[in-house]
Amino acid sequence: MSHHTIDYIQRIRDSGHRMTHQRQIVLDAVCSFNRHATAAEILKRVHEIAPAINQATVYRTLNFLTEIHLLFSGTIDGQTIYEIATPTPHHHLICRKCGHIAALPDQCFADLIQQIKTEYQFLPEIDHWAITGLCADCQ
Amino acid sequence: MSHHTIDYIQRIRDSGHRMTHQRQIVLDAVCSFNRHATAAEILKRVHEIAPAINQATVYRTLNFLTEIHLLFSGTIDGQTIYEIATPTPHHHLICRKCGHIAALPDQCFADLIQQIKTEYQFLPEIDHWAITGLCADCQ
DNA sequence: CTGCTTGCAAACCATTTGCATCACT
DNA sequence: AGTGATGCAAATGGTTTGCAAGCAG
Repeated sequence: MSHHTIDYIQRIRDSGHRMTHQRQIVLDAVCSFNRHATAAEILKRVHEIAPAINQATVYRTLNFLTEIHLLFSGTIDGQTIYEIATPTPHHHLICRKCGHIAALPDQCFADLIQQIKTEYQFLPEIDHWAITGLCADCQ
Repeated sequence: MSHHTIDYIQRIRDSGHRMTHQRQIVLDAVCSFNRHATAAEILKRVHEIAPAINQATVYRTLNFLTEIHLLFSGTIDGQTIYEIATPTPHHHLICRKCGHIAALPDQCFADLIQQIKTEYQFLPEIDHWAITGLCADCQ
């Protein structure tokens, strides 16, 4: 498990909400992927761990955890994905053949962002991008 | 209308399919936006033009036109969007406040793509990106 | 105790599908 | 005339919601 339980409990309480078994298990499930995961994947993982948790609760919890910024939520190929929020944004290179995922540091976008700012007077908000393509092994 | 009807009829016939009123109207509707549009937006526009066209037909037609590459289809914020396919890819800057959309030439990504290729041995396929943020007027 | 959370089941809503009919080539 | 396309209505599937019961603080 890649998160420190106590921090998250505090974050939830500080936001004026309660810590519950269900929220703990959903958090554990999200972290267990060590990558972003779709709602369906998380739902499946949760049910493997605790079949009694209702699916409505999982959806509600994912929305809730995203609202208080414990999770980051984005969109890839029409699917909503979730992952543990990190202090600095990072992005992903996803191989469309083998599914391999690599991280891409935020800094790679610095020049592009600068160009968009100066040439287009547009302030881009690039929080989490997934770039699909072919990894080294699959080209 | 930004497309030349005759070309599209030929493209549809060449692909071994038939040209119909419905397909013409869906194409017109997609073009009428002069930008990408969601299935829901296109459906609404089609029904303004020709209320008799069934929604199943619109969905089927959008999928069909995408399959024969007359339309480009992508994903923005969990919604499938469509637009007329263009020979060279282009991208969009979308203001999250006023909704204004500006085009971003493919060439802006050249350096980023090069860096990803050389540093990560990853071959990105950047077909159509929507970058959200704030336009000059809304900052 | 208080009211936030959950489980349950039903509702929702965009999209898809089966089938009979229609109409393009 | 033949078969691909359409209209219709029902099915589908992921997600959301209303409500009563449960439990954290």
